[in-house]
Amino acid sequence: MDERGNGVAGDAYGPIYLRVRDQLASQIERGTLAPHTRLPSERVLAEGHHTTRVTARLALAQLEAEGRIYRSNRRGWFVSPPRLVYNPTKDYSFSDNVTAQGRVPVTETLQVTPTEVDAWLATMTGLATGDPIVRLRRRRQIDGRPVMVENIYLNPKRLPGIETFDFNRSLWKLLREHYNVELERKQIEMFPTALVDPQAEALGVTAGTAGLYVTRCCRDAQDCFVELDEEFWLHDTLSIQVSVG
Amino acid sequence: MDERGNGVAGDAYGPIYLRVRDQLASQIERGTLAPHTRLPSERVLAEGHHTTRVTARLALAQLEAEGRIYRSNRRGWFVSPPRLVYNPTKDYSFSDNVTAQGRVPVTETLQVTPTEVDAWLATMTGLATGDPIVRLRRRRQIDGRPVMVENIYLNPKRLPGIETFDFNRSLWKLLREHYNVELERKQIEMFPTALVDPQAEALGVTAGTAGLYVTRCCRDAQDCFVELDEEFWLHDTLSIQVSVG
DNA sequence: TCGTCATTCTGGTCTATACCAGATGAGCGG
DNA sequence: CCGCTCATCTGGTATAGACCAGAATGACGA
Repeated sequence: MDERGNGVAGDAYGPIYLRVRDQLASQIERGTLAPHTRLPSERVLAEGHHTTRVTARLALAQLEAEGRIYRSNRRGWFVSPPRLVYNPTKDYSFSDNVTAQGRVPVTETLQVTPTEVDAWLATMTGLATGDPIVRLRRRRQIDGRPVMVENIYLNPKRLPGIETFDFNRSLWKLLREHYNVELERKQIEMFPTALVDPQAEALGVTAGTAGLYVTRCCRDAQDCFVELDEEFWLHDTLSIQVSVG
Repeated sequence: MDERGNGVAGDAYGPIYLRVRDQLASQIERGTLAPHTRLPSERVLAEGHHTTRVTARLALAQLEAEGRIYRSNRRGWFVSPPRLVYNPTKDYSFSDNVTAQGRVPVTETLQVTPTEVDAWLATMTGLATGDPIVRLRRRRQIDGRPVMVENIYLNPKRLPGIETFDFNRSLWKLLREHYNVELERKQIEMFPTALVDPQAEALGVTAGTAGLYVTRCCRDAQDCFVELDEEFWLHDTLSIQVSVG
């Protein structure tokens, strides 16, 4: 607050960065700062609170961890939009789901590669090491912001000719309509983690940004492996919702 | 690396803090640093890499975000143990689950309070605002580390006398054995977020630590509200696994 | 009109240092 | 042997700068 010259925390309230955080948080809650609005720059925030950039960044990191704000490479900090509701047990289209929630989806296919089953894929899929498999890498956006990259592994034995299709549309519709696949068994795993090198770069965020890892292994009614999906989400973009019974 | 006197990143490798991160990460992966081992102090790490504490802390924050290390109040940084596998759709006992994975569980009841349904509870449970409800707050530990706090709201109409029981044992066993409740419908929601005030304090971590919020609303076969559960997990402690079909 | 370029703004990384507050452990007195 | 005190260690918070690299903008020239 003043030039005390020491590192003591602020007055009765506690640490300065928590005050900065709460001030911004209440502005976001009140709607003074609407989703996708740019926050004042770190330097302006610091000056406004008579403190330094380091402290301002602490406050911003807190809000980022809470999922209230996000950063865009070197452009600034922005208010996060509401989380996308997502049910990984259902096989509906990403685009339909996003659209139904009043948002604008974009899907980009980054890569389609025929490859071979490695040790990890073998344990996940039950296929043998060295078996052929098709790897598909896609990026998904909501309202123009990249929010997820995924690696999809498709079983070419079960899905002959799969590598020739247009992957910018719904994969599940393709499976159902072209291959008459009804996915029966799904094994889903997910946990929070940081996004590192290839994923962070694909999403245009710095390494270490908080993310949610979701993987899903799908089989048909005959228990034949169809598809394995690895999704890397920005942690603030989704709310997982599942119902049972 | 040397006294360049400027803020430029390290040589071909990239930022210094990423190198520190990777060095520690590989030690963890190789097992040189076993779970629950204390890392060298920030000051030692900084000196060892000819850099400052601020930079060392950047590296540590990265590893923390990845879930590889955790911090204990002012005691130091420690290597994270493997994640607990957890299936929120099943109603098994926390203790049984933890024990089955070779870990040691502890449950502490922090608070049992008869209270009233507020607006949020009303929308979640379907009860009316002002209805009586029993609030139970517990903390759970794995291997001596607090990893989760939860707020449980119990319907006293469906579970008469519930507030008199010992809540340090399995709640679900209690429901099944004493009240003959079979939980049928569950609505589960979860998303990553930061742990803030009451939860962070209960877990002994600093505000803003990454967490996973899980909520679960359970009803019996007659669709009568039984129990609402709000869980706040440290983000590095669990791996959610669900299977369908 | 359109592409180029320099300026300016942003966050990203970094140095060097300081004091605070809680945790720890050694040592001392009972 | 136990309990208390105190020095020491830890991370937590903070100051006050610095340069780098990418994004955005507006002026300028083709």
